[in-house]
Amino acid sequence: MLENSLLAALSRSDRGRLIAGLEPVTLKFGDVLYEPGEKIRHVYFPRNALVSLLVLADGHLALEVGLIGREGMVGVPLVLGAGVSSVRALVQGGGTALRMTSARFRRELDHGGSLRRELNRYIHALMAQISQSAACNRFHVVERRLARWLLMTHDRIKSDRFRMTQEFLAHMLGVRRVGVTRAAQTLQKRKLVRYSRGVITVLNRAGLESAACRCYDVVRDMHDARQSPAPVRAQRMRVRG
Amino acid sequence: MLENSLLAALSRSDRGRLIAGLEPVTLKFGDVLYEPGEKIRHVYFPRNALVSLLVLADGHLALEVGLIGREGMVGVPLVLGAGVSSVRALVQGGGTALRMTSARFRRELDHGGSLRRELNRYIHALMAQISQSAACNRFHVVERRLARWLLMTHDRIKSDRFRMTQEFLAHMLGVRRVGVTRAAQTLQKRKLVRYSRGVITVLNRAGLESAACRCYDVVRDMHDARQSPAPVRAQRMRVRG
DNA sequence: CGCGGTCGGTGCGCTGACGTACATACGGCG
DNA sequence: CGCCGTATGTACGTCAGCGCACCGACCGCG
Repeated sequence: MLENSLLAALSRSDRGRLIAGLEPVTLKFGDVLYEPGEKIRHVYFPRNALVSLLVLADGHLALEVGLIGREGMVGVPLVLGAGVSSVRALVQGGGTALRMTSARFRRELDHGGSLRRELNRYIHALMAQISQSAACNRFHVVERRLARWLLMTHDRIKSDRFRMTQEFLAHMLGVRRVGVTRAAQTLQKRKLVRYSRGVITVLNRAGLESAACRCYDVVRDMHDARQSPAPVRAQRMRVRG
Repeated sequence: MLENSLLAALSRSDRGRLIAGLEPVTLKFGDVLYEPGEKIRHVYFPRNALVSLLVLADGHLALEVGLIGREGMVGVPLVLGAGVSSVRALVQGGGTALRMTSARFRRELDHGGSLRRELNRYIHALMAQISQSAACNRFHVVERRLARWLLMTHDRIKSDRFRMTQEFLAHMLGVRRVGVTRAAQTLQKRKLVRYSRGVITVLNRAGLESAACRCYDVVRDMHDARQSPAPVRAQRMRVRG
């Protein structure tokens, strides 16, 4: 149950009530949980599953703006009183999650308590993540963005290996597949990762961190800060490289 | 008082209580309301003022992710239980606003009622705006993005004329000043705008709309939908050319 | 009225990414 | 084992935007 850190952060009693309405499900690679403009049927608390939020553009282009794993929840619009998603939610790493129907979730929210408080803090971190991604996509070259993406995924998955074709990655990063090929080659030559036919292995985590832009640190620090209510230092939004 | 549409949407009694704690202030072009990582002292409800949310990158680069005028509020993190902004809030169009101290605002939020509900819906629209901006900055050429930005500003200001140098615009769009020069020239040649030494005049609003990317429509529709609780159509997130 | 600062315009070489098309490599299935 | 589909690699011309440097135009102030 508590692999999900949002659930883990709830008070005992709030968590108990919430869990009563949660149903375990298996999410498969490629499943679409939400489509822009469509009604949200369930909210999801990923355990080891991984979900991408994608903005669709010009009919065929896509860009990932959010990445959600065990640290978060899929279905933020419901918390904000909207019944509809403005982005596509795509399962990017298969695994398990806990889900609840929208109707019940709304009722749980109305009980107040720690649920709403924790979710709000999570939304704040998610907004910072989306904002940072916007700048990152504008200013940083594909190779660094790829490294950042691999790190973020690695953080949210148990294993060093995960399934991920370059074609798929191209959609996440909003570039051509060939662009991913180039960037991935460089990372592989530097022995930071190994990949073959849709499986990527992280070989050198520290090296990958230095290959990524500082956006990675910014977003990670945000989520860390959420979990431990220590005061945040000033000037965290630097974005080098 | 009610030039601000968030305030206008509150119930009579909620609005009355809130207004008792609001203080009118004049915001000047170039004022910085929040700096990343710094504590938020006040929240602001713009009347005719205009505020940009900027992500800072690599020390000297900046990118606008949000634009807030009479339709919104500056200080969203407080609503989400965070005391710190993750972006810079910069006054981009001078004017008046109503403000409240953070401490008092938190207390007002605890009263529940229509305030929290309206703010949540606004945050949802703002998140969609930020997400859309991310894709827009990734995929669309400067000229269309400039047109979009001018339209969004025009929507939030009474007048067809506003103060705005190309240097400043370059920071908003995250490009070089020269890039703005080029794009602005094209728009001027097409008689859509006129500009000179820091003053821009919108000449042909409809023409400007066709010069902008469809991200403009997407974001406008989001905010429209918030104000009137009509059901939102599917497939709004298209982003053409 | 002339000086200085701000604002806008031009030129040039460079590069990261694009679109497209085609070429290899791997692996599972019959 | 050989075939086929999926995944990855290579090639080539094009282009938007970059960094840099400098020019010109306008405005206000002394």
